[in-house]
Amino acid sequence: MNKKQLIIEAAIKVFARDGLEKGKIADIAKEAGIGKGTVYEYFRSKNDIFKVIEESVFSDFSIVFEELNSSTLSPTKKLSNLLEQGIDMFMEMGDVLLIIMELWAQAGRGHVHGSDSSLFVEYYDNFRKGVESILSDGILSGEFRDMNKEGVATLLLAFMDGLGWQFVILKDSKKINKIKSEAIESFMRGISN
Amino acid sequence: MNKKQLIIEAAIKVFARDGLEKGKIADIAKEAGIGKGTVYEYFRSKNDIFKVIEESVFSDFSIVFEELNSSTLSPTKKLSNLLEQGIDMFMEMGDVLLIIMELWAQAGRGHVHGSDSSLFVEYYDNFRKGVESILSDGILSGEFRDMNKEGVATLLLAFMDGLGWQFVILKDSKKINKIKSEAIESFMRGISN
DNA sequence: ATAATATGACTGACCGGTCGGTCGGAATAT
DNA sequence: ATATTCCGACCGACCGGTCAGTCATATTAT
Repeated sequence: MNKKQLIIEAAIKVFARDGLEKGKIADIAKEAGIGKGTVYEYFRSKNDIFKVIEESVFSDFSIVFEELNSSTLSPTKKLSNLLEQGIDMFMEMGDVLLIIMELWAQAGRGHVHGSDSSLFVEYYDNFRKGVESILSDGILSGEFRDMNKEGVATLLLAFMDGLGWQFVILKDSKKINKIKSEAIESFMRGISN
Repeated sequence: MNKKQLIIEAAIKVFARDGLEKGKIADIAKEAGIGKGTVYEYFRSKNDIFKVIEESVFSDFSIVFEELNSSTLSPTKKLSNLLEQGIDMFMEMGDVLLIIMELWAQAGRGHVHGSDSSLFVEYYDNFRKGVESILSDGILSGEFRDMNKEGVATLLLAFMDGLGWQFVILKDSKKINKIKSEAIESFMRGISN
């Protein structure tokens, strides 16, 4: 079995439970059933582990997004599916959201694991551009009203993130599912023609 | 001059810059121009400082919210003002958002500064209820479509938070202002009748 | 004079990262 | 076949730096 992956999974568990700073390498090792030194055979440092977790989360998102974006669905369908699947992904992530939240705060602080540019900024720009192009298509086809595309794209991202954060506190999946459908309904109404 | 307040302001500056864990008491003291020991004359512990910051943020929000909610404006006006003012507050908070984000993650983790119930849960429930009652009024008056009130109320909170988090990364107030008006427009359309 | 307040040197717990050493198994020699 | 050498994954004791919180002393206020 791939030990690097094993360590990452243990790390996610530990960081989600204890936080990025309080989560100890020793505990990650214990969780993975290996010695502490072994962790350092696979990762240079604690920050390195953060980075790998961050990348894996975003790559999951990107895959779903690219797949959807390159489909032949109508703009309306594309966007509502994006919301639906995005929210589902957040819900499935569970405690990983807590890690993302902390990483995000780090990104906002501008000194992310040593380097100064953040994956967050990069990926979000990318998502935003993708959403904007769907909006353009929808405006052309007459499905969507005319609008400030960048604003609405940001709004869509904000919606998804915000719901994710609400879930962090609510932790009630029945309630959340009702909220989800209402959210999608409201958003689509807000931009439809 | 109130030294407690002085310390809180210094603490906010330091925590926003360095994060809750990495932010040092010694730096807070230096920032406030006092000795480290003096901090402990006014606060029992680092966690105690967190708690006070959290309370002060929420109480600011509550004041704005209560004032607006008890006004005689129409439901439509109430909600759009709430969005407008809420977003403005987020923007003014600047780096304080980073602190809130970390506190939120702590809250989600469920062991917030020792105690197990979180101010976040409490306050959000409160806001949600307030928004739900505005929505009820608006549905009765025919301004809003019929809807799952709890869902839309959650959505509104998610929306505001989500925009706040986007700002954390965007940091471009001109762009943000355009986004803000488009966001409010879209949201209000989404629930209007 | 003495109470109240301020201070920063000090302490001890904590933890990320290191490094010398172990050990099972693979490769090679006999 | 089996003895010998080699390899590198694995380990955890240890080190060095850090920092929250304490406390004996100093300063200021009454």
